[in-house]
Amino acid sequence: MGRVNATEPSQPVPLARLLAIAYRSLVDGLHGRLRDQGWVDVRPAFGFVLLAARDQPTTSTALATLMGTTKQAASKLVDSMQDAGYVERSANGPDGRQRHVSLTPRGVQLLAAVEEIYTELEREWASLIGPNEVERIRRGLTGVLSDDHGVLPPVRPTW
Amino acid sequence: MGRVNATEPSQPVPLARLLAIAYRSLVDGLHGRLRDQGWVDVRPAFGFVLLAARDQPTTSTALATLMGTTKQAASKLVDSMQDAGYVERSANGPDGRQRHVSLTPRGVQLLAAVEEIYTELEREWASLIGPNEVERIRRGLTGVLSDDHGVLPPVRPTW
DNA sequence: CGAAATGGTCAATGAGGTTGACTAGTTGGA
DNA sequence: TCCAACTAGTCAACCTCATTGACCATTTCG
Repeated sequence: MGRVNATEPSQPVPLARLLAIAYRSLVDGLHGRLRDQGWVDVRPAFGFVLLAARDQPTTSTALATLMGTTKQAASKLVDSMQDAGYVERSANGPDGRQRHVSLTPRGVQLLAAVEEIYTELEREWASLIGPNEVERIRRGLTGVLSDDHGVLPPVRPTW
Repeated sequence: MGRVNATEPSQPVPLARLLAIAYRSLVDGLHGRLRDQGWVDVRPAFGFVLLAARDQPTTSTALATLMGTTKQAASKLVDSMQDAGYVERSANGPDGRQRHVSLTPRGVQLLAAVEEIYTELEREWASLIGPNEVERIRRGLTGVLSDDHGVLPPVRPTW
């Protein structure tokens, strides 16, 4: 995937490499700062659940679909987050088979912390390359990733 | 991490989300096309080893450092690639403790296929949002990720 | 009404990582 | 020159987090 040293202009750095480093940089930054704030048991996968349950309860099956894993894996993830106090399984939904997964107050706090830290990290990027460049990257990636209706696909974990 | 639906302009889509989707899109595209070409036992981690051993032999310890894993994990990865026929462990290097890891002809072929597919995928992106936008993304990300000497950090796997 | 499908969980299993220990070789200070 | 400390690499055991196939309860739909 191309040269390590970006000053060697013979071949551009492949996007896959840049995207991997960039994503990893943001996620490492996120988790470093979460730890600094005292959030010590947060797995990367928790972010997906927090977002999915942000506005209304979600379910194991919905999480499995969102994350591209098995229902069992999603259920175990919810178990871990319930044990850590970020979500709770509540009464059944309209479908008697469903078990709703909702954020606890602590889960809402974690979600807020995650979103705030990402905003900080983006500001730092903007201070390095300029806010116009950051917005350009955002628009460019959104343009290439959205479907014909302008909807982004669900993000599947990459760990 | 922001709204799924990009048409809701109240809040920009977070870069972490876009980067995750973008990276995943490229890696899935890569592995899909590798499978189409008959490469059926390629793990994402193989790409790191292929690149590391591209121009000269590498070692388990170098791979561990590059990938941010333990020496044992790197050694196991090399074992897997050796079993699959992509690398071979050769005679000791200048340090008698070192075991060199070199690409086999099949490994060289795989590396060539990987680089060609990434080039194709980038061309497709360029046809969606324009080559200038692709280069802008490349420059922007390189700018934000390089250190003061213009050198990118090693990419640590994100799976 | 009931077969088929679905939501969710159970237990077992597997992939791929880490840990601590170990051997063989290298380094560098006394 | 010697040898303690360090390093390269591997071993075996273990852990995390996923998948698989089975199962139960509920819903769907012909």
